[in-house]
Amino acid sequence: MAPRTDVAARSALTRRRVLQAAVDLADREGLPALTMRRLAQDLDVEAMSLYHHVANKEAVLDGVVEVVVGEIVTAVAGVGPDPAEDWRAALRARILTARQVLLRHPWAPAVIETRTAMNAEIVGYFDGLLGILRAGGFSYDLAHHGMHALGSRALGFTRELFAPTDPEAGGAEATAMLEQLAGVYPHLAGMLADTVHQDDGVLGWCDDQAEFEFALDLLLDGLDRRLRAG
Amino acid sequence: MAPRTDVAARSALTRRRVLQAAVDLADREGLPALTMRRLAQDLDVEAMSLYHHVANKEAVLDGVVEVVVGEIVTAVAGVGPDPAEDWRAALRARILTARQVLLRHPWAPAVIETRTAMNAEIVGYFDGLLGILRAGGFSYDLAHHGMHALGSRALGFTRELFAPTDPEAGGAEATAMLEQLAGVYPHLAGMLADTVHQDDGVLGWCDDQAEFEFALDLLLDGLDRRLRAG
DNA sequence: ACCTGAACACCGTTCAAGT
DNA sequence: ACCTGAACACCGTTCAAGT
Repeated sequence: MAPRTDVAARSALTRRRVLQAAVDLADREGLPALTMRRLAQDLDVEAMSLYHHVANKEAVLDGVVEVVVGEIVTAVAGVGPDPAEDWRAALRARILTARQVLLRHPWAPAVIETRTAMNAEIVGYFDGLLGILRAGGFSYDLAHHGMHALGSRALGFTRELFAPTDPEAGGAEATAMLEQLAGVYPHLAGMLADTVHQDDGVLGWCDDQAEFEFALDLLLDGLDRRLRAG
Repeated sequence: MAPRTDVAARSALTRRRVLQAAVDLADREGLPALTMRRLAQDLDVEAMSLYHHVANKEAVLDGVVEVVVGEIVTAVAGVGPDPAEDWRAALRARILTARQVLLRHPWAPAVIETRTAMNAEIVGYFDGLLGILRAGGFSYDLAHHGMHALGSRALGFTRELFAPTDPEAGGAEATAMLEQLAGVYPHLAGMLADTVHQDDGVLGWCDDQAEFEFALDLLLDGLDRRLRAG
């Protein structure tokens, strides 16, 4: 009898609960931990039970993207000024808000980039961005180019080619290493010598938020010029 | 005796041969086919033999990136004008050349983005780009921002959030679908109605090369303006 | 030094069986 | 209708054994 109560206590499995558990698991332990068996374990259920609510693992990955982008869509609702007044500020505010959501799900960009099928939430998000540009006076053609130019940055992320700077890591070692390699990488070594703030002993020169905003503003400036050029 | 000759005929396994076989395999059959067992099979060897030349699968992935970026570094050598004369054209030529190389290895961007360790070839490539900006008069600080802004585009790729347009696919169906969804995605539907060249019946509006160049030029324009602004 | 075969600890997924 | 256990066809990798 006791076990029966437990079973009743853990409310019925649904697609929604499976996907939310998947997002929580990835948040907590990273993407490699997101396996069907591990996910089932978190839900106090056998792995095979999941298949009654999702078709397969691909569907789980589609689903977690849906959940995360859904969070973004909720977060950006009502953010920023009226796009008819200032499309640039409206677009900028939305994108920076999206970025804040994705910072809570650092594994999500990697998953989003593996999705090939159209995702309703993503399409909806982009439809909203397109609406901002249209309200700002963009032709469909220029707006289309603009969306491509923003690319994944429109959702608030950039996949950096070098590992993010760890503020805890001793920058002194990295500095020493790169200075050793000044013969091989002269320009990088020079940049490092020029811009590292050695006073606090860390590589204080890669502020991800600042770099994201710099690149975003570069693109928004460019689009603004193209818009004015007619 | 005959088998002995065969063994001698297939030249000794080396790290280089393993990595080249891995690149060829991914080119031919895609990334999922690149498993240690399958790779060994292509080399007429047992899977475990590979571990005498590479530490593990991560090392294979590091290695294939090394090979592909090595191809890029070779391809861009001497391409474009003297950067001291025209940094913009020099940078543009290199990046478009890099893109041509990556088009031959469509699986490579996905692997590159999973690498966390610094890769000597990638660092070398970026050192070269940095040299172009320096020759063009950029401060280290602005050049650094510029590299971040270009991001993976500097290596010639952009990860598109929607599947690439298949020119063979019937655009009519997709059009019909999106027009059905005009109520849900009004701006996308409007864009589609406006820009699709329905005369040839395909979605002729996503020219990847043209979109890549549009975005690249937007960024180069922006950097040029920042440079002139001092 | 280099290669091998068997084995281990995982995967995603199928299927027939339970309730 | 929903959940389960055993099983299958894969993975990457360890290890002791071959040559």
